[in-house]
Amino acid sequence: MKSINCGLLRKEHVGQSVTLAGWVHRRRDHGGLIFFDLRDRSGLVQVVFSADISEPAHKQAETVRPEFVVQVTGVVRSRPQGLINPNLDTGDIEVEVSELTILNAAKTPPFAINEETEVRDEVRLRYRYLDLRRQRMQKNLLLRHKITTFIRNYMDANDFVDIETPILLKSTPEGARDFVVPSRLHAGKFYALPQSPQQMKQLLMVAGFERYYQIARCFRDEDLRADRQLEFTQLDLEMSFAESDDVRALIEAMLIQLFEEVSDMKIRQKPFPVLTYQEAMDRFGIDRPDLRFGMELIDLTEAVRGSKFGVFANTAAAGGQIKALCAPGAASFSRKKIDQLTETVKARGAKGLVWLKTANDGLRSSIAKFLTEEEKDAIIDLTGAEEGDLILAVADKPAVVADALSALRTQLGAELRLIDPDELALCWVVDFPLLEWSEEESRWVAVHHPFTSAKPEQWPLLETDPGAVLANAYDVVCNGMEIGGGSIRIHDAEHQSLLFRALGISDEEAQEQFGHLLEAFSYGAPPHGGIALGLDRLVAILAREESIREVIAFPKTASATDLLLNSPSPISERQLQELHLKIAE
RNA sequence: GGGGGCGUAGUGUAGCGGUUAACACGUCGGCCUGUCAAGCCGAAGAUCGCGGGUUCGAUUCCCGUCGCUCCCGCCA
Repeated sequence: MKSINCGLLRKEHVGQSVTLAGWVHRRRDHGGLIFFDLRDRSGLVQVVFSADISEPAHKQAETVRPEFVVQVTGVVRSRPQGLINPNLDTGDIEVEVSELTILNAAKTPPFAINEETEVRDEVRLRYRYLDLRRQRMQKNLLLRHKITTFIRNYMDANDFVDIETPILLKSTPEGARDFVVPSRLHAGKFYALPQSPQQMKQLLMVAGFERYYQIARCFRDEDLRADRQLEFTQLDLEMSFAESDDVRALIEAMLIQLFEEVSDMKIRQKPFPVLTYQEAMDRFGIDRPDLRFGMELIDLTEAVRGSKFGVFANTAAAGGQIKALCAPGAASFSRKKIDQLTETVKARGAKGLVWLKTANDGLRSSIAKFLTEEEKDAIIDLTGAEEGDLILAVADKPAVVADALSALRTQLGAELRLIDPDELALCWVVDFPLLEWSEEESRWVAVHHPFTSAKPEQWPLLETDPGAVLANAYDVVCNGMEIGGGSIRIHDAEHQSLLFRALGISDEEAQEQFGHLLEAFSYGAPPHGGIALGLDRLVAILAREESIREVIAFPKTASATDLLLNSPSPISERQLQELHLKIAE
């Protein structure tokens, strides 16, 4: 239906007769002369109608409106002198239309397709197919395509095999809430959608594929966020005979090459810095630090241990911490602004926020009268505060201090414009604890997942001090967002059983839930490990989008509905019956 | 489950205890042969999300509810 795409027309086509098809992006009707900007995926081109060229075409063009789908035939010609549009790739030429076919009329769309105006998310999602016509979403989804294509090529070049794993899987008690699918053929039984292909890919290692990857859809029935959807996509891969360094090197090289190929953003540091979990927590209070700016956390506990300020002294004595960060140039913050910051830390469980301002006449502070000169000097020395800076300190249990100050750091980083929006600051975080204590379940639970191996020398600790065992796991972090995580897995039944026991899973339960895996391990499972990268988050970062919804064609709302399809929706009584289901009141 | 923000013509916003509810873009009609965010003239278009309350009077204040959104919990 078309001989060439709109956006590809250039001077070299002048004199040729072409047939174009697309959407009317914009119409400028001058009476005797009518212009369309004709749009297809490749871009825009101006087409001209006048009675001098074709009276019927010109007459019909009067009836055309934006978003009509049309086909035009005409001759490409150079634009007259002075009428060249430098803002358009096709601005040197235009098409004189001799024939116009309206392939389909269009209602006036609920929002402008031809300009990048803000539109309520509600309306955008209700008419997602129109939203997707707009430049922003076209650009984002094409970027996503480029990224997945790059990844597939890279994986293929590195000898990885793309293998599909089931969507109808089995529910497991560990981890996130499963999406569950009732079985018609087996009354009262259910499949579960994969939270990740974790077990299947490990079985593929036992099966001898050595290098597997998949761009895999995963499902978790948890509440949504800007960076979390019910279903999401990850680059999932697994390697046999690989150590953690092998996986990390492969992924690091891939990410660097990918970023250089598809993005003009700059990588801040290569190779990526590697932080231990403990180091990340100490310096940033969080295991996914945003390394685009400094403002690290400073431990003041020893400096103020003997302070006359009761909160400091008591917190230190009780084994807590006093930590601070130094906000450059923020001494000018008003009382009201500091109150706002105080709200930030209180929302994270801190009881208050101590502030100290460095000025030319010395230190001003909410607690100035309690501090000795020695203590003041120590605080300034430790924080490296310079004139005009604002020091903010929190005293509490280490977990609260970390949480409060990391939130504060993130907020201040943005507000003080310490972040270069063109920068990609990546790092690896390693040496995570294998287990953490769950108060709710009063048992140890896996920090990563229950197939993660401890570091080899750490196994003996599992029985004596489970919380101290370090996992052979690694996360890759970009701009404060976790974009991937992986580990070296357990590959023998003994260690796997050991870990299940540590997790409070009885041998019987382990057999029932994971017997297939334990059995597989007894048939010659190679040492293996892998990683999963969150594709949606990765694309969002490179598209400079705040929410992964902007890089997903048909996302769900924050309340887990689809406004276009109107899902979820009830099913018929007949369907319920077939599935052996009854709706409880 | 909890907390915050938002909801006013098709879209984006303004407004505010008493308005003819304003502006821009869009839409519709007219004029127009060089525009490209075309221009000029004219017009239509809003039960101010929904329900209740306070009030002489509510789009405005209060309560509830629904929707969108951000965050906490949750997310191995």
